[in-house]
Amino acid sequence: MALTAKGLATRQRIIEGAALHLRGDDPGEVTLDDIRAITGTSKSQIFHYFPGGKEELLLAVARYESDRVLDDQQPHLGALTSWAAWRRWRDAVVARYRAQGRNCPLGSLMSQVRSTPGAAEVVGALLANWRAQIRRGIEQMQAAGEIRQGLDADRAAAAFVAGIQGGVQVLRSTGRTGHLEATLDVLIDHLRGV
Amino acid sequence: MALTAKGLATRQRIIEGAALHLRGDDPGEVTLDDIRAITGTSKSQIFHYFPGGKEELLLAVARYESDRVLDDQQPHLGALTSWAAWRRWRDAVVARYRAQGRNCPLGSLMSQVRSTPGAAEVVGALLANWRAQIRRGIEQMQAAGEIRQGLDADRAAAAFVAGIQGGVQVLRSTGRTGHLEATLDVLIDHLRGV
DNA sequence: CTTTTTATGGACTTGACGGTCCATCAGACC
DNA sequence: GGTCTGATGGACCGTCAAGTCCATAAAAAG
Repeated sequence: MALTAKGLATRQRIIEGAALHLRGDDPGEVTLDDIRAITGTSKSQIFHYFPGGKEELLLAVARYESDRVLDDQQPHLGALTSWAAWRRWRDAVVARYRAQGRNCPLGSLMSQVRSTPGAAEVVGALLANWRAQIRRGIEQMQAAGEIRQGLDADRAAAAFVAGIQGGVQVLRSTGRTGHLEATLDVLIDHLRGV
Repeated sequence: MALTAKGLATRQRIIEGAALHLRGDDPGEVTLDDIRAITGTSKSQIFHYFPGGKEELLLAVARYESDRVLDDQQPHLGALTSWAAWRRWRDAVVARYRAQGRNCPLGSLMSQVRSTPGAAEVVGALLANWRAQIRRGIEQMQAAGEIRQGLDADRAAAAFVAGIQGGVQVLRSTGRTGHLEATLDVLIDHLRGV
């Protein structure tokens, strides 16, 4: 399948339109007709650009959203080199998810695509990358003498990732950011040895 | 609607059968026909006992599963009065979710029932209860002088709940318990002031 | 300019699933 | 034992959404 420039643009429009819809209030189950309506395309276009049908399309959207997750935490996440930077990152994460509210585009996506091979790969890559960046931040602080050497950076990074995931999940269920904030604060306190 | 003993038994059989199915490999979307087949009942029985249809039934199953969550952590969760007890609890949580593997009955349920009023109430009650029990454990350790007074017990309890949630979610996605264990260990270390 | 490939529109098919309806059976109550 | 209410079976219906198909327009290739 050779795509022309026009075709590529349409394909991208479909992905971004679907992503937009996923962010709206209560996307619930996404249907191809929803996407068709939003993006002003026809059924045949969807299947033209995503021969694998709905699953392939949703996976493409998941990859797109997955990139957004870490992008939205930059530049803070990439430069956790002082306590002030950690604080800014913490605030950025809370703000991002507070803005997202009860809707987690990636979460909705994953629940509709769960148990396909591609889904595990997308989320696995995201989690690994996330963890690696946090770990790097911890190691930098250790190198600077701000965090004691004995602390297991990789394990602590895993705890951050899990804590944020859980905090967001609680947020999705209850609408409150308290758990997310508590986790981040407790874990940062732990790093500081408080 | 007056239920006879027989009727009550059937109603319960439906709930437990549905719960059983949710634990199987890849339940995906649950359909009423699945439940009908598993429980050896007919459509009319389902609607007889759950006039609200699928939503009411799934909510009943969610309540049932919700009770299991904390039950499975007892008696450890209810008596976090020594570091050994914390360790046993930690192991029980990991074992429980490792056994559950990639399937989280309650998680599947919530994704099919999300955004109904009852769903928020079920999960909210579970989280609050969980948090309260952990908080109580921390306070008891503080009273015993094992944890410093300055630590915010409620906030730390919230971090535990979020961390476990997130760890389980990572487990569901990747099949690995590493994040869950890391979170629990880091948070317990934090309590110990290590 | 014509031919071949790609892009698009939209009707149609197929299957699944929630929910309804009515008929029949069984046990409680008088 | 007759009647009434609850328990059960299963056919049936309506809807909705994924996916197919063919026709046509537009653009690239020669």
